[in-house]
Amino acid sequence: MSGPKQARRTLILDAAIRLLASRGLEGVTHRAIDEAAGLPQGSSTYYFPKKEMLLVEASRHLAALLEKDCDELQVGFADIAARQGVDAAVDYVAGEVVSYADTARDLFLARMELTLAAARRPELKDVGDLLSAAARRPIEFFLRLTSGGRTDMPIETCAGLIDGISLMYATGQGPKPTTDQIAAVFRAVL
Amino acid sequence: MSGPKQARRTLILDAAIRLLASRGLEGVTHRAIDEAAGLPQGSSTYYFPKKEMLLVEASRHLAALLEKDCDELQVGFADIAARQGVDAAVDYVAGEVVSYADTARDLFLARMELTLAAARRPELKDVGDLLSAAARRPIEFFLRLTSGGRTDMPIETCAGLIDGISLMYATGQGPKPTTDQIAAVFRAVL
DNA sequence: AGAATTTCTCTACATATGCAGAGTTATTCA
DNA sequence: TGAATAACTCTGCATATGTAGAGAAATTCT
Repeated sequence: MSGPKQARRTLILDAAIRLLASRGLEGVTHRAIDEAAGLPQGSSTYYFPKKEMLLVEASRHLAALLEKDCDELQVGFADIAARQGVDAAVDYVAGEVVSYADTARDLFLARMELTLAAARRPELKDVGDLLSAAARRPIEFFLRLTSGGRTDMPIETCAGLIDGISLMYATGQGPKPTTDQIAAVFRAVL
Repeated sequence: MSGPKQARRTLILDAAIRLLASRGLEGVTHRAIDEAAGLPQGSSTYYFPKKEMLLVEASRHLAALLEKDCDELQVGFADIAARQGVDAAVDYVAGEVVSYADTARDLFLARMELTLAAARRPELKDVGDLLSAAARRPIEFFLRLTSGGRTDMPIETCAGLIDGISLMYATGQGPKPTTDQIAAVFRAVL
């Protein structure tokens, strides 16, 4: 499932995600993607003849990228929890959440765009759920290890808290949250 | 500042906000607004010859609507705080936050659309700030009365928390939060 | 090598959009 | 009442977009 063909496909989907972040859903057009990907006009149309496909596949691609990042976070978390205890690991995750809004701003904004779009377009519902699940997974892992599932705050609500803070910062509507503040929120919901 | 002219203008801006919620920024076109407002084609173009104007004015209109709702919330909060104490008032606000996602779903989703758009379009930056400020105002009031400003959680972060939970629910990515859960978040950040 | 097939690239076209401006109706004012 | 002005409404046009399909280039196969 790789090779030059797959590489090209990936170039296109990466460009789509970048465009989602930089110009929003309305900025995602076949032509704009071709240009952003540095490919001849018609390339994205060839790989994804219908725009709906393009958005669905871009969502899946984004979910895969998120899962990769999330897996790394989980590993780091488990590692620190084992060595330095859960408290230190909570601080670690809080720090990661803070820096994630900077290092993966495009991924985050693209996900927000797609989440909003999925709320009103039935054909995107499934991939919207997929994206949410991907973003939720490390939090689930995190909560299980820290509270043993004893919290009565649903996992989705915890994910919402984090997304909300990230959105506030990513859209420039508030200051960068500190590690302490995020950690305080975590400890509050546990 | 009212009369039939103003009424028509308001019809148009209301329709724009409805479209923002139901079809996103890409669904907001002069023609779609005319139809949604039940006015002849060309009406929205007449009142807002440039699309940028349309979005700016729709944002201002939305901010005004939000401020109206927020004022009512503040009054209710202050009232309950005076009669039944701060704790009861916190519960009241939590309940209002929960129900707001249902009763004012369009206003909320429209604000999310505009906030995301404002993050990438400089000409919308100012109205984006306006919207954030409108959403923040009751929280500021709320925090001042409950914690006396003693919390070190910035007001913007608190607003982010609430928006995140609302977004999760409004986009169907999670269950409706309960009053208790919201109240727990409030008490946690105080 | 040469044919066959796949992989792409380019052009074309129907539709939708922002916007301008002409034409029309309603309102104001003398 | 009748002209002047304001408030619309409608048509048209340049541009952008999704998508189809022709054609070119690369690859595979014999």
